[in-house]
Amino acid sequence: MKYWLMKSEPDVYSIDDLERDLDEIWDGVRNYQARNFLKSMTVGDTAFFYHSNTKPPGIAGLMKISEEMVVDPTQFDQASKYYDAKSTPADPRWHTVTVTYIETFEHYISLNELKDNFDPDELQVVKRGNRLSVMPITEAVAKRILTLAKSE
DNA sequence: GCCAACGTTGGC
DNA sequence: GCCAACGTTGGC
Repeated sequence: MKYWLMKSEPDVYSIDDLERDLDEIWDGVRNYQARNFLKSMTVGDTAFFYHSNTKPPGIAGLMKISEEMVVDPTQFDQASKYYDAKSTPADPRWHTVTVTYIETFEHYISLNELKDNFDPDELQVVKRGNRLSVMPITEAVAKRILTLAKSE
C-alpha cells in the first residue's frame, strides 16, 4: 500500500470532474520520471489530488488507484496533444493508471499551508521549482496530510 | 505576464 | 557525449 501525490490543473481536470466521473484514466503524462512512478503504482494505493496552476494551488482531495498499467490511449490519437508518433500499440511507451474518486476535503490544503507543515525533503511539492506531476509520499507524511485535512 | 527550474532536442 | 537553444511547468 503506497501513497502518491498527483497534479492536475483544475481548468483541465479537477476533483469535481472526478467526483462526477468516479473513475478516470490519468492520461497525458509525458515525463519519464512521472511515468515510471505511474508504472510502479498498484491497485489500492492512495493518491492525493493536487490542483496546480490555480489560485491557490493545493491538495483538494483523495482518490485511489483502481487499475494499474493502463496503456494511455492518447498516445495513439493523432487529434490529441499527447499523440506520440514514436509509440506503437505493440510496444506502447506511455502507461498510466485508472483512478477512482474517494473524497473532496472540506478543508482544502493550500500550498502555503503545506509549506508551513512540511520540509521540501519529505514533501517534494513544496520544493521551489518542482515540476514533477506524480510523486511518491511516505506513509508518515500521508498520515500528517490527512490530519491536516481533518483539522479546522 | 513574468520568470525560475529543468527536461528535451539536435548540431557538432 | 557535450551543451546551447528551446519548450513546458507552475508559482507568484
